[in-house]
Amino acid sequence: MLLERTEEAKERWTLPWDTPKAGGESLTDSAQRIARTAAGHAPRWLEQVGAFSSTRHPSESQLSVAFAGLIPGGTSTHMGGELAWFPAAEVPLVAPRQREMLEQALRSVQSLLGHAPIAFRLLPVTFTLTELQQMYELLLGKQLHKASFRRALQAASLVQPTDEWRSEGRGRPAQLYRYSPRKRRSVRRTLRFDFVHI
Amino acid sequence: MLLERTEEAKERWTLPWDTPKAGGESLTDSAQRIARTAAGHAPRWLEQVGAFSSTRHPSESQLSVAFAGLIPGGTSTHMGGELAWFPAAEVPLVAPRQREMLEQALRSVQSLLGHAPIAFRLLPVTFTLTELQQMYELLLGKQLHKASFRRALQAASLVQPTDEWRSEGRGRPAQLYRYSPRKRRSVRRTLRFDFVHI
DNA sequence: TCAATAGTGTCTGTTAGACATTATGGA
DNA sequence: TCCATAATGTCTAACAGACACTATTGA
Repeated sequence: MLLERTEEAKERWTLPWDTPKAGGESLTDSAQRIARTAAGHAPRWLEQVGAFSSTRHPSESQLSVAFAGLIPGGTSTHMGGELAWFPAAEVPLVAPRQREMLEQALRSVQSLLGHAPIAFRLLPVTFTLTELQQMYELLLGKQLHKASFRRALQAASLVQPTDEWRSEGRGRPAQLYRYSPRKRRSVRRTLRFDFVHI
Repeated sequence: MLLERTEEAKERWTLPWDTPKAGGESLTDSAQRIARTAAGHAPRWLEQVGAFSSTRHPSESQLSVAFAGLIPGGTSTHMGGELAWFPAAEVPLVAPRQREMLEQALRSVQSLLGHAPIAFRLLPVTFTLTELQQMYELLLGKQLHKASFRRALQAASLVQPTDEWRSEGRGRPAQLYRYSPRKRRSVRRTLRFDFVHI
């Protein structure tokens, strides 16, 4: 997660933020601009997380609209002392409202991951199935079962093999695939009762 | 869905809306107040849908934060000519941004339905399993399989039978149940690839 | 040959949907 | 008695996870 040092106390961090430009800049355009400025690149995926307000407002603004933007690893630019990437599990102390935004952003991305080609946007055009699985594991924060992952991928007809292979050090080379969805959404069975009791 | 007639053209409809009160009223508090005013009762469930902005702004405001509030059927108050409930499938023409809010509100409620006791909040303390299933079907807009519904409910340990039965016209009386969750969330298996291709 | 990784086949337990059957009241 | 609805048992297909096995490369 990309944070920047606060102006006041250099030991505290905040989310990159800004107010919309005058002249009716849309929320999405603002978020695009903020992401490009902070990360040095346009995000490969951008989605709104929600609007946040509370009595305590760290900046002078009453209302914050949070966006989650995703950028492939290794795309990092210079990263002066002002900006730094943190693993989701090691985010330093930020204001409570921002902490909430970060948590909800992660949940939002994770719940969309099964319904939108987020992971594919973060990979090169061709990739190995192991790379794809590792991307899902990184975003979900948990290990996945290899055979099940590939079976589900197969059933969804999301990727097509190319005729290229890639040798990665020791073992057998992996075939390269490209994102090439074929089927429309299958019949979604199942109503789950999977409650967080409130 | 609860709409009210516009001031200008009495044939057009809008979502009930307002701006937050001065003095730092939170978004949720504003939404509560708007819902109570429009529907005559506090909503049994209220959740934020998201923030919406676009170049075209029907009112003078640049930014709208939409909330979905749920109220049991038959709770309707007087309903003068200013306000009216519409089935989700028969919502009249509203401004494009509001149409988007309504659609996203419905999707938001439906996707939360499996993870939060929304349906139970809309039912009396005791209810029959058929009533519960019909509530789910109403909110999801589709029929559910009776045996599977009950099996899943059983597995989730969400309801407890009471010693009361209710005779509803012709057939065998139905046992009454109450919401009384026991288990915490089970192991969620499965990563689905269920894409809307973008 | 060995180590390491890719890729696949098989088995098993779980579950969703279809279908049928029993249970129990009112007309 | 007949009909309508509740409630449940059984069967089957789909599927997830575990495990093992084969395949193919570099060291």
